[in-house]
Amino acid sequence: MSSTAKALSLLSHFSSVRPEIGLSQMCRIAGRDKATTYRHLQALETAGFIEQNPATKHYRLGPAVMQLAHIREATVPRTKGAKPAIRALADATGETAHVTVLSGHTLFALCEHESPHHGIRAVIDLNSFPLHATASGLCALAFGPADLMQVAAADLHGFTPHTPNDEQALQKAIGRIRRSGFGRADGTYEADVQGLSAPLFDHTGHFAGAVAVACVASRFHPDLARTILSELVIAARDITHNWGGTIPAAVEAAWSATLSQSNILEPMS
Amino acid sequence: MSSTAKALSLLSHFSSVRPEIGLSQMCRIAGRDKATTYRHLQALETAGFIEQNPATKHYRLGPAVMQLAHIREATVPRTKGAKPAIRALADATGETAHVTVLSGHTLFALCEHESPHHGIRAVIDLNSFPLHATASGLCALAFGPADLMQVAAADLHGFTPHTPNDEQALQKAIGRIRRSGFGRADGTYEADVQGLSAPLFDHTGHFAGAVAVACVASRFHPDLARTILSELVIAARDITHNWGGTIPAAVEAAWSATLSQSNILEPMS
DNA sequence: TAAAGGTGGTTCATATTTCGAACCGATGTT
DNA sequence: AACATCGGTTCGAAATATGAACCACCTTTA
Repeated sequence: MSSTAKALSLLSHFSSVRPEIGLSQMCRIAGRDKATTYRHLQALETAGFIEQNPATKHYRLGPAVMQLAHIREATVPRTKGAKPAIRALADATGETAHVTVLSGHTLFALCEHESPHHGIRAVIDLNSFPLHATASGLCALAFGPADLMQVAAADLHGFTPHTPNDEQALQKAIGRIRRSGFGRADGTYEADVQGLSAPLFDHTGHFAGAVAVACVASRFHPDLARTILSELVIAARDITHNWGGTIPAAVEAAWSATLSQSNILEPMS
Repeated sequence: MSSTAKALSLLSHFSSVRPEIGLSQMCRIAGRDKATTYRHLQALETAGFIEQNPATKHYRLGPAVMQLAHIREATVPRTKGAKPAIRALADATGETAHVTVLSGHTLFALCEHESPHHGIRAVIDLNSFPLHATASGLCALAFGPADLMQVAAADLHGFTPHTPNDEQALQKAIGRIRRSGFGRADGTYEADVQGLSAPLFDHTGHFAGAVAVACVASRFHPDLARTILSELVIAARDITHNWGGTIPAAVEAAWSATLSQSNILEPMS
């Protein structure tokens, strides 16, 4: 592991639920030596990626990331095209909606919208989505490049008792997703969360990401599932269109087949 | 210079006018060896900070910066509070407006808005603003922490024949800015651009950044200057308020004194 | 057609950089 | 006053970064 990679990995420990991290705390989180961590933080600070809260000496993300985000958005304008769709999706379903994008072999969170309908809701706080344990990740395996499977199989970390723990189970799940057109994660990442997802495609015609709804398990019933799936189709078409792509005919066919089922969850389990 | 710093500095070569950079091109720009540059780019890619355009193999900023930007904005919500104000500022003046934030000893661009009124307009494409040569930078020196002066004096790089090239000239300019309440850069960074700025303050009561207008020199006349300065005051009050701060009484007094002058540019030159 | 010059990517011995145990001084707690 | 924790620093050992030379491939030029 290069020292640059180690330094950059420190950034992934910041999140909206833990926006500021002190030196010692960061050492514990990252599991690394204090001197090393300190030097890495310094390098990140001089580059403007983090800054110190003058009052507490704790570190937080710096202004440089804002600039880079502007340039990224000007280069690959994806957030813009996805935001309205996931807002509508969250409103229509009453659950948290989010969009992920595939970059290389990693599925990153692009943007997220929490529905205000319920007090209890799923919170997306992931840096990269495990391919084998999330609805978006399974979607990527089902519709994305073939070599993702090797990457996923190399780390079948078990998050819950339901997480698929061998390649065979994973392949079976992926087969179901290819047939139904929708990804589903039935408590495989967090025990109390049901994930449903649909693939997104860009102008190259390839899989580019996924749109997903994370539903609190206690609210998950066939009626809500039907609503979520039909709204997912709308959102997926919308976002894919905004990204300059089109939904492959095979996926469209799978969607309408699934939605016409009387027991909508049957072809997905 | 740590290898992490070297790797991170590669990111600063991406901009909206040059969003994608190939390996060889990056070597030339950064002035570093190809193998080294390649490994740095790889480290950045695996961290999601850049990705390769599959068609051209050129590198561009990656999705990770979007996530970090979301978290940063959730942590220190400044862009949100500044955007409407600079839009209004750009509209009212017909020139390009931008906001900078101070982090440590560096002044970063936060956001920018180009007025569509004119075909020719200033384009802000800076990663960090030179303290001695820009209106925002001079504002930071005049109203920010005292130790900025040493940092600025250490590198009085001459961008144009007008750039202040010794500490004495710089001190004189800063004195004018403290008296007038406004920063001014008279072709000191780019020969054809006039910059006018006003300081911003946050909830700690300290200087936090600057709001500025970059005006194409050929359009710069006393009438426009007056418009820009009054609009700057409005924007600075607005943004400072949104950031939870207040304008110090001394600055407010300086502003009204300057705006009441018959020859408005006189106290600034 | 073949040589030249460009691209992105790789190798390996060299040596520069990073690493982490131990240490500081300050602050706060028991 | 003893103890714990904080952010930050030091120095020899050891791992890592480095860059000249090298591929394979592509386009342009002769």
